[in-house]
Amino acid sequence: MRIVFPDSSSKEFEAGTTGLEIASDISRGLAKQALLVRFNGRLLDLEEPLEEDGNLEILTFQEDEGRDALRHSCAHLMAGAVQKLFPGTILGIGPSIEDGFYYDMQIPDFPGISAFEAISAEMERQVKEDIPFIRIEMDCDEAVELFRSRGEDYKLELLEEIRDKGEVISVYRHGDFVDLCRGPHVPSTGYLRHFRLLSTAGAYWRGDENNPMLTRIYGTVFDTAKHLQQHLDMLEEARKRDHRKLGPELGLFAMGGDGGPGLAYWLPAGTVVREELEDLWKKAHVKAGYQLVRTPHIAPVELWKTSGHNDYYRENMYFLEVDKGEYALKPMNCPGHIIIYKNSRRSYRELPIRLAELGVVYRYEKSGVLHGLMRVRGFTVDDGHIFCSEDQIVDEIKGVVRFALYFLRIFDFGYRIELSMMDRENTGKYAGIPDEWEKVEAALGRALEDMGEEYTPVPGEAVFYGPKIDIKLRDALGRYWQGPTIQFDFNIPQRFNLTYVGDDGREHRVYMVHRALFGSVERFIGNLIEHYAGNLPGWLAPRQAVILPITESQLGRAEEIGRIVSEAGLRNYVDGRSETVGYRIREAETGKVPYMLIVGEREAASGEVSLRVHGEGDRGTMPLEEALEIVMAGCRRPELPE
RNA sequence: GCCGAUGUAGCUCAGCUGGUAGAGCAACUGAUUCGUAAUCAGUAGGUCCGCGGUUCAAAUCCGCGCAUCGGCUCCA
Repeated sequence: MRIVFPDSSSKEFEAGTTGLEIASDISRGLAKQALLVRFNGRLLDLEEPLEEDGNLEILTFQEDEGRDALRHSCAHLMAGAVQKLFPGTILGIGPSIEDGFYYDMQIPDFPGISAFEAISAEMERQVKEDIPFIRIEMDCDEAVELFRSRGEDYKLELLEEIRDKGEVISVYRHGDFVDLCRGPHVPSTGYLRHFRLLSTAGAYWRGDENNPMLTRIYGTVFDTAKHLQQHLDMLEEARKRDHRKLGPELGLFAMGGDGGPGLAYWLPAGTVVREELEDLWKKAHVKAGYQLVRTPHIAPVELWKTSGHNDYYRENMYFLEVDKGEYALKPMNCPGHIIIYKNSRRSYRELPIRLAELGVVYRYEKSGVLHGLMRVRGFTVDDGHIFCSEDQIVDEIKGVVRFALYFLRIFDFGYRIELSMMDRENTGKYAGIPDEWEKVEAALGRALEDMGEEYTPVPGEAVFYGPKIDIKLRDALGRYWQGPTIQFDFNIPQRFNLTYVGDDGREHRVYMVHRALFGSVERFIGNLIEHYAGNLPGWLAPRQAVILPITESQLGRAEEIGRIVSEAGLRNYVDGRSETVGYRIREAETGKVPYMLIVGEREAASGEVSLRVHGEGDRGTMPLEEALEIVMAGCRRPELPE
């Protein structure tokens, strides 16, 4: 048979040769790295005999498929170890995931993470034994028989669903362990040397709250000890950057305790950060043609009935009684902005109308989902609503995308754009008419294409009221976060009968776009803290410079410098405590103050300072003006857009 | 809300099988006047998350709450 390789070279092999043998034929190194193959588009085990001509790709840990196979195999290894140590364990599912794998199991008397040591030891033993993973194909009835005899009720449930598809059933066995599995797998447990069990959690069978909860064990596995270590280091780095630790440590905000769960209290230093950020936001919005507005925190429940929130968002809302009438705390800003839109009769000449507000909203979130600043019960949406006519849509969308990217660039975030569209199979659940959707989805796509931005269309991901563009931001550790979102709304303009008078003198339905660039100011600051590991850019730093007299004799000069620095518009303080210079420098470093101006006897006499930059170290002695230039440049506020 | 873990001084943590709470850092006071990431000494600081129970005796054992963390679910 003739085998064609990805570089389109080809070679003749005897029929029945396996992928592994072919890899060995190419090079020893490749044979060692090979985990599985793609043959004529199908993923196969390395030891599967190839019987016909075809295109062959040998996959290693470098490829997604290789990582998946390794991780999925390790999930089997782990589940096998658990079943051995905890007889009576029933298997759920155990897929590979980004960065690792998990397995959901019903484990009798599972003691929690204290069992990790024993499970790992058993896994290691099986790695040493180098037990082969064996693929066995059978028909559905045989498989049912097999799993029934093993008491694997969940597998039986899965089999009933596969049955209809009429596919060949495959199971994989290693030692005593058997699992229903499409494969492919790596050849043997010996490939799984570099694993680590990470955490355990509860997970509902098939993700359904009404089903029993299984024990999920997370782990990861890599091809080399080095890669495993790098990953563990990355997790450690993420842990160190955790905004829930850094935020309170740097005096930015306080949460929990008497303040109530899911509510952030901004300390003076954190408030400086917010004010700077919000100040830039406001100025940039005014420049981008938005009008700033303000709306109250509570509104009569009738408003929420009109908007529909009272029906479909009720379980997330807080209600209160006012003069025997019912009010609700606002979970969103849009109805408020609509009241402003409707305050006067709108003409096509006014459009587009762009309203923006840093609006504080309150949403009831289940206690288990709260997470630092990322998921809270009260937060500030940097909300904006654009009211426009149909022919303005593309330009408006472009404007918002450009505006969103302006903010991401300021903070050196990477990004990825997703376009969420309706599910064409199920148009009934959406507001508006399918034709309008098509039109707007096309307009959103066109706007992105015109701008030269790549995006991933995600059919079926749209919310019921309209298609949307989501920009995920990528931080310094390569993690993705919810970023700017631009959502079309076919529903609300209709509910509130939002119109404008066209040049034909008739009323037209206005198009409406919701957009948020930070999403939530709180969450965005949480992202910034983790992205910068707490070392915020100079313009956001709560304390931009500290002036350190070496001894008490320079205290007067230090205070004089402090005044000069303040006049230059920089936030600074003098640390003249009777501690050693080393101590005070250390404190400024750990407090992440970007600049230190040190003045000793020599500098005081010559009008100089010694400049030290956070994270960089001593920059030497220089005239005060020169140092001030450097500090001012490092603390300069970003340019406004355009 | 659900599963699991955790909760001791402002922070990080010790406290063995029940016998009545400790360290380092921080804070405060004093001394020290110092040249680029921790000067020395002293003082003070605790409802051992809360409530209830078992016990002669509970930080420790049991129950119920609460909060936090890891997930699940949810996410207009």
